[in-house]
Amino acid sequence: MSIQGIFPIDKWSFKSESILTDLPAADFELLMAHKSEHVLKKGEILFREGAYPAGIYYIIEGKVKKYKTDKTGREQIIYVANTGELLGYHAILSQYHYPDSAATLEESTIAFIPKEDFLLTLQQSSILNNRLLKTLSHEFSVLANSITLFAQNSVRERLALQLIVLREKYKVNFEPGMAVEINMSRDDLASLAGTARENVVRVLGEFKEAGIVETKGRKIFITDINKLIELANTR
Amino acid sequence: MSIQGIFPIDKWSFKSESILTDLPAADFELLMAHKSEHVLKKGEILFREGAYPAGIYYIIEGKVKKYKTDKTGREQIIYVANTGELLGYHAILSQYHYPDSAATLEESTIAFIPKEDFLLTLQQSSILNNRLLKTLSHEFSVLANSITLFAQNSVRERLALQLIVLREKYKVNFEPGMAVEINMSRDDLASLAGTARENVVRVLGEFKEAGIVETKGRKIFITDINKLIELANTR
DNA sequence: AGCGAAAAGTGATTTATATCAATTTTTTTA
DNA sequence: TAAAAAAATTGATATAAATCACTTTTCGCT
Repeated sequence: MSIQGIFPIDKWSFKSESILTDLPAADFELLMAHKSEHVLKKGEILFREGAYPAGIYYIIEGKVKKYKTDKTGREQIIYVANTGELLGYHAILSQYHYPDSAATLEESTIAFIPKEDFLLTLQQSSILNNRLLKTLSHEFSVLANSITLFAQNSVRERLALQLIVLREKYKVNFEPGMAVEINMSRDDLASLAGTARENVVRVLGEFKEAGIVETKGRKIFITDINKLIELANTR
Repeated sequence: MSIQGIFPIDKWSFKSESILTDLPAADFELLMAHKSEHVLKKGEILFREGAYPAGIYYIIEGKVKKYKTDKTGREQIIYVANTGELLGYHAILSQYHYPDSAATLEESTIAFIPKEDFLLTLQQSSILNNRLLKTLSHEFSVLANSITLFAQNSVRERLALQLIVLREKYKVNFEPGMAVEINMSRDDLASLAGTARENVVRVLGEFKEAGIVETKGRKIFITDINKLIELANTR
């Protein structure tokens, strides 16, 4: 069951369960045979749009933004990936370059898995194969929802929705009724909502006024998730 | 090579080659074993968002819009599929309902393939399997591009881009220098560009003024593709 | 702890686009 | 082929959001 039992959070998030959860031990070991682990500081880049892939990445712990940069340098965040998610497989599977860039949003522990091991495991493991088909198909629906969101909803609605989604990702040791702390720069929030930083600040101001969020420096505390769901207003 | 040798049309289109092109005969026959063919009139619905899938669809001939409808009834077209493309597999692979609706944009001949045959062929055919992984990964990059388009580009740029993409889809017996005829309602064009019908008419007016398009009733003739590419201005 | 840089926030203004209310043209069908 | 219906177009107006210029606050660092 999703937030308050009513909001369909999986419409907006790739991850229902990790692709690798409960993968048969043999498959898992094959995949991880030559992995390397790295601790990346906040803001470090895993891969860049347009580059050719050498492997895939597994988020052992942390958060990573997937984004595109336009000709003027403006960033558009496509998705925020969390602990347990796999990154960079689209480029390998499409036999093309990375469609987007990826950078850490906080200090993160990342495993790098060489392309060869990924492709070999994919050949061996029909479970991994099927999970990928399922995940990619689900991703389609998430991105289709995002397109509709950007094409048809106001900045206020978009920001409200992204805060709802982020809240799930920033939950730790959550108790019902507890405020969730979202620690993300206004710039990233703007890029996620497809607007300018100033507008994020202003809308966030409205939300404070309405008793929906509190802020302390850059940190945002979601105090009234239900009002936020009302505002997001996306079916 | 893409338009004028420079515009990366595959950034905006799922189809490079059909998933089914040159599929080994045995696999193809297994897949098509119980297919049924149907001629659908313009505007007929293949499937509806939220419904559970009974099979997949193959466009033998024609054009189909994939779209989502919001709570107010407003349509957002996600993608225009053309002859040779497969539809409806996301729902089956994600083991969930259809993420979008599909309706014909013109009279079309559609083959319906039962779910069981699709899944069986998928099990048997590693080629089909790999093609689907590749196609889905490519779709990811196309949708990510769309998100950026809607989040960061003006109505003029979005419409210019969609016209470029549509031009490829509406090409028949094309000779260099020839104007391509796009036959689509202003409402659908608006839904594709994420704006209101009136704005499409106005921007189209500008394009006519600039000698980029001509119109005759609802039909649009693209006469200067290069200017359109300049206007679309998307890297 | 205090300095400097980076990030957040504010206010004023401009601009793009949505919306409303008609009219005209095109297409359909009786 | 005329009438009716649907679609396209036009103009006026309202509104949301982008942009600019600037101030204040926060945070990382030596």
